[in-house]
Amino acid sequence: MIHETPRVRFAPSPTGYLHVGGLRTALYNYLFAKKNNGTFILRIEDTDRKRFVEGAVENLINSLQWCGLEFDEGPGKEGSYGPYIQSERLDIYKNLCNELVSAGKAYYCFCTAERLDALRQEQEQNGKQKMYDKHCCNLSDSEVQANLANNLPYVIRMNIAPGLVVEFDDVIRGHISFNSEIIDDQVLLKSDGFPTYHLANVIDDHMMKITHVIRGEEWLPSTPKHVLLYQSFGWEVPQFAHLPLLLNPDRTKLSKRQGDVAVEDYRSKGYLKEALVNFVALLGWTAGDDREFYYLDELIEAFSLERVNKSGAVFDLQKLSWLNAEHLRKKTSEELLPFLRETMAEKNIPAEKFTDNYLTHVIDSMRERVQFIYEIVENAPYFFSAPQVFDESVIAKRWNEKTPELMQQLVEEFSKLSSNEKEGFETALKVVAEKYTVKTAELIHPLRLSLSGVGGGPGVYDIAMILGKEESINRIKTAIEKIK
RNA sequence: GGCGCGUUCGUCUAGUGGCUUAGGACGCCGCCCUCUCAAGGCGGAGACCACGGGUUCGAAUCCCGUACGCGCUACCA
Repeated sequence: MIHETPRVRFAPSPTGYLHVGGLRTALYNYLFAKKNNGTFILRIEDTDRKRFVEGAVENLINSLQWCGLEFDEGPGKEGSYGPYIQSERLDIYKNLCNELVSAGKAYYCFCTAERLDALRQEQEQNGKQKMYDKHCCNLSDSEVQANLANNLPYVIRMNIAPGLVVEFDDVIRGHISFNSEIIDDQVLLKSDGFPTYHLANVIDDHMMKITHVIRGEEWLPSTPKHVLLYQSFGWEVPQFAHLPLLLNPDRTKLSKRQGDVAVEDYRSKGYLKEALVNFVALLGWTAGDDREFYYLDELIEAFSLERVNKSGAVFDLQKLSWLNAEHLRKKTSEELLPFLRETMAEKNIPAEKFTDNYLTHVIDSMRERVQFIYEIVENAPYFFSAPQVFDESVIAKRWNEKTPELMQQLVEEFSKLSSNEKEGFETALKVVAEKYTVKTAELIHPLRLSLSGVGGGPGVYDIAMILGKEESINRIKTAIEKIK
């Protein structure tokens, strides 16, 4: 068993979208599987009918695939251990649970919600541990049969023996032990016939031959129940690895209230999947060196569970943005083009007016100056339409009484150009500078202002080249008229 | 309340008993480069390694306690 290839699973409940914390759990499972020639399985834990959300599974799978995390087995990709949706496995849970009852490891419980509430209230008042009192565990066979015959609603509970010490080794946290005294007789099968998470996850992990259970830290306290369950069934206990939590800036568990948590939110805000995956991988894991930039295949190569941290990590948007910029710069303008077109459409910029060639040049000139593609449209609107206003502070600083004449001369020189070569604009400008014995800066800044309306941005010759001779000349003329 | 897990710059982290006057990255500040804005380069501020006891010649690193934080404590997952 030690040398068999690992089988791991990402087992979300379909609540409607993929949470970034879920993404990280999925990613670590994926990385671990791929690193070790293992199998990555997607299993849907939809045993809570009250939480059913239409389209949630499709959504989850879409987000996962967008991130590049392809699963080997799962819904729509049946392997030998399906179905992979728990609501389709109800008989399995019920049968196995009955075996537990027969073996005395579990029992029928007919307690009403009212009795349970009263019990908890009483225990709370007396300052005692809130636990089920095994009331129904003491029912005789005939009593149970009679209740069943009368169709009384029931659940099946785990029968946990007191005085045990439950121990296991967590790959990330080491040896952990619990006293069974404080482990409740957990409900295994609900009155609606559905299993609880605890039952379903143990049965499925065993039947799907899961070797490593890699999941969030919130499961750590219920792990002893799972260990006991494996033992009751007589099954081998898998390896556990409990991941640290992702946190809000105030160090509470990452939540909707304090920002975006869905992968699709980040996608629609213009983050590249490469950046999101890279960033999330680094929240709680490092290879141990100083490297921060990774592609997915490089993460696979470098990953190991043993190097996962124990403590929670704050989700830092600033660093995510930086990584986004890093990944942006590594992409070719051709790869970035669809993203630009997409944001142009969102901002109602007529696509047909701009050729791919034109936009590719725009991207080349702006890529070093933005963290997101949409910032090209926001920070350099002058590539999409002529400036309507000219920055007053730049006028004050760069535009003086002799500027109009100089600009007029530039128009003359530009007119002589036979192509839109960048060098042509540069030499033309230098001709004017020499003729009037002024520094090129005295032409460059007013020229930039004329072309863009602002004081910053790509090199002026680049802007002129991209806009072209005609458009540049028109803009200079307009500026001469408008700027007083 | 009980149980469990955690605690190194604001944030992500390196560090597994001497190499550490605690290293890197994001962010912040300054300088350089420069037609501007970025990018890039260089430098700076920023952590008495939660606190208190041990163990040891020597501890961020091992042990114990305390504090704080978080998680769990459902017929939710």
